[in-house]
Amino acid sequence: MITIYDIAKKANVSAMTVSKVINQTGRISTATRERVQQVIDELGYIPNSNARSLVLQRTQMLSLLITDITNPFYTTLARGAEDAANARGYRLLFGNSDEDYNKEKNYVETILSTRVDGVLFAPAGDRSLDHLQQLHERNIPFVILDRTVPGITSDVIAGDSRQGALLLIRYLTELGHRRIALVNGSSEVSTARLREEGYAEGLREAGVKVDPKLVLRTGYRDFSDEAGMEQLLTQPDKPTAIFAANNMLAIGVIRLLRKRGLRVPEDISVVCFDDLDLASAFDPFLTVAAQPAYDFGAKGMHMLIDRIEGTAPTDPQMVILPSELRIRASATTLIGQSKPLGS
Amino acid sequence: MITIYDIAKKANVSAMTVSKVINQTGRISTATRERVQQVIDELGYIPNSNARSLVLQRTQMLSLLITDITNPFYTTLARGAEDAANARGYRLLFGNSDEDYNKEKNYVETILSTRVDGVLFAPAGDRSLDHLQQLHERNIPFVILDRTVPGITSDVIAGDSRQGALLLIRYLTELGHRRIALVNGSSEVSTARLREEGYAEGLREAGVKVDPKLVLRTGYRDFSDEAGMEQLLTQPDKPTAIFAANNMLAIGVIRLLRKRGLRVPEDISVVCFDDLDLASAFDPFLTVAAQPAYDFGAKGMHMLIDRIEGTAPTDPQMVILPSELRIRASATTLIGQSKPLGS
DNA sequence: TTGAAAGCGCTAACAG
DNA sequence: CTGTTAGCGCTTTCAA
Repeated sequence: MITIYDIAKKANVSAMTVSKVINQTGRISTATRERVQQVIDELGYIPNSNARSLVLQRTQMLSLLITDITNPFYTTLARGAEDAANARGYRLLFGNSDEDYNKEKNYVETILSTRVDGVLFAPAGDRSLDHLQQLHERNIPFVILDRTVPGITSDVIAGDSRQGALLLIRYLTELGHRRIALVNGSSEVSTARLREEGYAEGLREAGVKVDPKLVLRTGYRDFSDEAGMEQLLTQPDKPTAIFAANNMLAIGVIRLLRKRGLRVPEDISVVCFDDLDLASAFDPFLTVAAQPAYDFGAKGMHMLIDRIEGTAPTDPQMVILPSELRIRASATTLIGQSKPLGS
Repeated sequence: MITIYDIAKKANVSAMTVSKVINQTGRISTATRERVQQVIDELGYIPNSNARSLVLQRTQMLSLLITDITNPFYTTLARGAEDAANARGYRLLFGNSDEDYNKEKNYVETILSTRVDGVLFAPAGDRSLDHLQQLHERNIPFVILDRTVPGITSDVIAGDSRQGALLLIRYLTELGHRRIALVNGSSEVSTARLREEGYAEGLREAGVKVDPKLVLRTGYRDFSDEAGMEQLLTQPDKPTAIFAANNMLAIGVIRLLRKRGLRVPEDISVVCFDDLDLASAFDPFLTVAAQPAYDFGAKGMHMLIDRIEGTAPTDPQMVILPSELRIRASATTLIGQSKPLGS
């Protein structure tokens, strides 16, 4: 391994001088600077960031923790975060918790033990509280992303889940739907609660009572609850539309509908939260409430770096980004549904 | 910051003893072990991995570098890699080069300066050679993923691009297509070259000569070359089918076709390499040569860890995974194409 | 403008 | 079974 001493020796200076050249601190004569720089280039020397961070207590490295690396919402967000980090001179490393508190815990340990400068943190759910408190206790700056966690006060950037859900339900009720099922994430996740609130409010506006039998609560990932869907679809007064609380749920829902021989939207309408970037790109099928995923990442990252660099306001900031209704083909009027389910 | 000395003092032992408890090395009486462990738990002590890696020259941390975090092939691969890493007791951090040599260079620097134990490396292209050589010089074990790089010998796990392309072209020629366009990635990328070989071979088998005017070479990401598509589609003897060399290109192609008012497959057939996991899940539309993305990650990670732990064969290993033709709706017979483009 | 000494938090080697 | 010493690669302080 090439160390700063190798460079120093070869350039006939002390290690300290080399350090000054690398970090552009202190005064150095142009002559020595150039000589040292040349040796550095020649040997391809790269400082050991472990040694450096040990003394500096800084790494110039940031972490982004997301909850589902296969979800396009998070990957687009990751791009935004990375672009912003690079623009401000930080390196970014990603972690993926897969909506799993245990994996999340491991990442928090990694973060804590590597002393990154800050974390953009999409919590798995309310039980992420412990993890966030740990970060707080160790003075690792963080910005919470996408989901809030009761009990913790910090910078937050999130979407307006309530409003997005409301837009979708309003749209469905305007199409004439009254029996609208909700396939939701876990109640332990703030966005799931808020989307359910928006759902309830949308129904209320239309004078429809929430029917608990039309609400299925599961996880935001890997939906394949056939029994649950069976129950939803085989009750006396069947739903004519389904609101899936995120894109991954929508995929599961549609898959299970297909499996039962039901067509979307001819037999039943489906809408969801979050867009499916790639799928929607060439096949604008799903009607969705889309969130500005890239901005989540970019703005969240700027908030984080502002916080780290001390340029943020003292008080915790909360930024809420709106969703946008994108009307496509997966939901239609009751009349458009050739064969109402209830018949 | 809580250090090993804080623990030592509180438990009335030396730092060395704490270290032994943490790392389960050396002999320690059960009594002291328990006492120390209790203090560790109580204070929530987490060792500083920078300090540790400085002396150990190991981090128990691995890197995965992918070239497009929004491409489902890579995100599914990432899951496989992560699962395998965790199963073997390593932590994994992700990097994303966005098919950009410059970003890739930054990640290599990060890798080099943080001294991770190894890297699963999907190169941006042939010019990644420098970066890989740097890793090699510094003795950072790596496995090359998905794409080979001329000039470097190492463990490799890749798909059979040639065979996959051949399957697709055979399928198209069996449907009766003769004028098949290729929208390919950059010639600087091994998979693009191999897919073009498979394309050429498929045409040869069918007695069709490759027409350079039907080949468009671009990048694997963000395809939106309207002028190129225009040229492809407006020549005298128009193509009746397009082979997109990866999923992202297929999306761009279909988008541009739509923009020109062309329907797929009614007006023109489209097939591509790599599946679109989410999109295909509920809308099995694109006919593709799918690669076992999860296995790429999982097997590649095992190769890497075997190499790190010295349990791999001395000689570099090369694993080639086959692709699988998934016939869906985006390509059809010429007769099925209601209005041949040439008419 | 340059360098010597000390120490960041940890562990290997050895001594007790 | 436990502790002392030294040093991993780097930078801060302060003296030259």
